[in-house]
Amino acid sequence: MSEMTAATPQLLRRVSAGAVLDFMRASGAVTVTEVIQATGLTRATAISVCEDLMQRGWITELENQRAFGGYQKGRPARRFELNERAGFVLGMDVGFSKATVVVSDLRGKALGRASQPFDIEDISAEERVAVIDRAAMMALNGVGASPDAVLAVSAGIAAPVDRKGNVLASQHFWGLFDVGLGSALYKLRGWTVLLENDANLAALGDRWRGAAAGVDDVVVILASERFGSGVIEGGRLLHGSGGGAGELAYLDLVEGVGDTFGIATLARIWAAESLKGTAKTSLRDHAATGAEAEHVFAAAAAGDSEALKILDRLADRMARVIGSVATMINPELVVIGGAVANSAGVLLGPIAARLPEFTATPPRVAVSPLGDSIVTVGAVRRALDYVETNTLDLELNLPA
Amino acid sequence: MSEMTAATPQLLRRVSAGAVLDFMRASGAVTVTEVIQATGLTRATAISVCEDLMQRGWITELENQRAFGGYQKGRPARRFELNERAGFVLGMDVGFSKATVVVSDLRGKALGRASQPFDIEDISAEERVAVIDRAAMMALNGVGASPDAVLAVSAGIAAPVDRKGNVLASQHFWGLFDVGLGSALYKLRGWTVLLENDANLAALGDRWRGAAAGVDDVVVILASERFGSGVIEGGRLLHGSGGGAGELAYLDLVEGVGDTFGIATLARIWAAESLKGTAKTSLRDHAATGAEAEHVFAAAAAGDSEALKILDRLADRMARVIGSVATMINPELVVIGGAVANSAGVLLGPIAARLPEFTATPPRVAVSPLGDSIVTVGAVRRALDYVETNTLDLELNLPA
DNA sequence: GGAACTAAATTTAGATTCCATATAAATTCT
DNA sequence: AGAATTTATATGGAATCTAAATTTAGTTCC
Repeated sequence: MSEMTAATPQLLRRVSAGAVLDFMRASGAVTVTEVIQATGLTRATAISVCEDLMQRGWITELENQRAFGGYQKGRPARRFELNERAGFVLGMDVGFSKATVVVSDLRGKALGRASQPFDIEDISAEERVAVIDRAAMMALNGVGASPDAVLAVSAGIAAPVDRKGNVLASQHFWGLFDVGLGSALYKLRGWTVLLENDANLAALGDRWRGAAAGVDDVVVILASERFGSGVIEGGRLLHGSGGGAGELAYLDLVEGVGDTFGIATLARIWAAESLKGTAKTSLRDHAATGAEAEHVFAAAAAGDSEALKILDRLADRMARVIGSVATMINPELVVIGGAVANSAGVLLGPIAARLPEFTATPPRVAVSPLGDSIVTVGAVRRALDYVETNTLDLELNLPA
Repeated sequence: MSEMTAATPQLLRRVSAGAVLDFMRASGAVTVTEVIQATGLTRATAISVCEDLMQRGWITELENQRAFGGYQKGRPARRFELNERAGFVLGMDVGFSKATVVVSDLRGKALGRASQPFDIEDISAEERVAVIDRAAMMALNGVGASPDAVLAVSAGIAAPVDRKGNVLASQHFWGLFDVGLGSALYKLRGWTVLLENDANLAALGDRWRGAAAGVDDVVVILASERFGSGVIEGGRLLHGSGGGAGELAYLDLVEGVGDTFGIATLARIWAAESLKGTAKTSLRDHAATGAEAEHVFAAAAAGDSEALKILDRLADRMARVIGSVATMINPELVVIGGAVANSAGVLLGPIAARLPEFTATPPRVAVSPLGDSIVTVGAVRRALDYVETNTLDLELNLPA
């Protein structure tokens, strides 16, 4: 508290309004009496705050008040609820080959999405931003939302991003986003853009609507092509001094691991190895194009012994990875996320069985149900977090 | 903000008083005008808050007001300062073989200390608590402080302790502290006892008064006998779900490491190994009793080639340890702490030189100047943190 | 030693925000 | 229609803050 704002009487109103908003976010449509019970404010204050928030556009009053909750005696209560259409947020997943944008309302309901590929291999920063903007505008148009109504944008990229949103540009490609995306979209559309590492957003996403819902200490490992992880400790995302927290490159030195290849990559490699041998295996059906992870999992499910061997190796590898992370971080839960998570469920049992070999504090292990939308879900969450913590400082552009 | 306290007018006074206290903690003796400038309050409010805090005993008014700051025109300003003797805090380091207690004033100045050994090997919990209590009373008596004036106690132990202060009793010995120490000292003396892992306290201690002063992302490795670490990320101590964060047992699986032995232990082992050979080395002077780490460092300083080889191995090992931690956590700084830190300075250069082999984000590396008092310093800091965050809820037992 | 000056403390008035209580309104039940 | 019930509004009072005028304490200068 080095820089102190004076404790003006208005501070009280802020605290009260914040409490009412929090309650409404958690509870849907509520009566004034419910607000009173939840916040400890008196009726006069509660109504005054509600009227205030309504005037500013953040909440709306329901009309058919009696109809709502079934039968009720006495004077009908006024009902208020969060105006989920007070504005929108955008969640972006910016990958190497494409950008995906999700439009969400203020309750976190995904209203629409759009993807745009990056055609050329090494296009300029401006063109890249233009592609992302195009995807965003497509998504907004798809739901009939105006760009003016966008209250916050969060974008996930596969590079370290520090707490302040600075990209650590070790590679040329991502360096472009450092100054580019945020300022460009601000200039062009007036949007507040929050950059974040994709694995970190995955962690936020899975903790919001995935396997880690409500868990305060969780590590989410994006495990498809290369391992990367997002770490939430005590409900807070870790960044480290340069945004590198959750990096798993030390696995190069871990016995029985030796690289940071993900499940899909390893399955592909090991399937190819297996096909070099003479063992009889249904994986040969895919010999021409190369067997993918999904084929390996399918073959294993059908009892193919070569595929089962690969799954065994994958479980061992994952147990070592999770074990080392769990030792250092001691999460309650480790979530395997990314596109491969759907099929990775069969690995959970074998992984859990081996974990005690590699850590004294074995966490629960789960796969994320969010699939490859895990990053956009997290990006939406991040943008909503921004809006929720800054609600009383934001001005809404309401349609007159 | 799920459980909401009503925004009463008293909240304002709390905020104002907290701001004034924060300012005084940071600034020594201050005039009302300075308070006004720092907090943005008006003179009337500032004076009212000061009078309030003085009445409660937290601050005192200086007498010789003009004398203080040299020549000054106009009506002399009233000067207030933190009452550093409003109470005391205790910082404890409870090890296997002894307990050390430090008494500190509210400015963090260490006034006295006392140690007591645990004589017998497996004494009961009651006896152990009694020994700790005896050390505490000795330390208090030594500075003429009453037990009633102790506002908070923090104790570091070599076991995982979660965020809430619960000990994870994997071993019988530490299990005793789980229910024992806190409740016993509360019953006996009325003290609020905060249990914490010793490496975590070391991290707090070094960030307060050591090499990491002011650094927000730092890992402190206690490196003497066995590696253990405390992790501070974004200025906050990490615990993990069961207090196990910072545990380094995964090193068992790391190439070139393979165990969690600390610098002192390894120096001892490797010196013994060296003596089994026929190489000429000054370490033979200590062959009878066994060469200790200090002997190895001394011999190396004198140019002994066997000792230098050991230092080389130590540097390699430390670089691997620090590299893996730095990759996962990405701190700005890694501090080597504990009794061995004094001699470990010569390792810093070699470690830093090797670090880029083992991590893409090499941190600065330093040794802590706090030596083996690093845990008690951290314990004092932890207790002060408690007092500072709870100041306005604490009642002082002032000598009438 | 007293007048003028200066900086700080004190007093007074007014604004904001809250709570508590009493009164009024809207609805259902009898 | 009137009683019962629930909610809304109005009124009074308390706490806290700001702002501005006034008083106080000490310094400087003549």
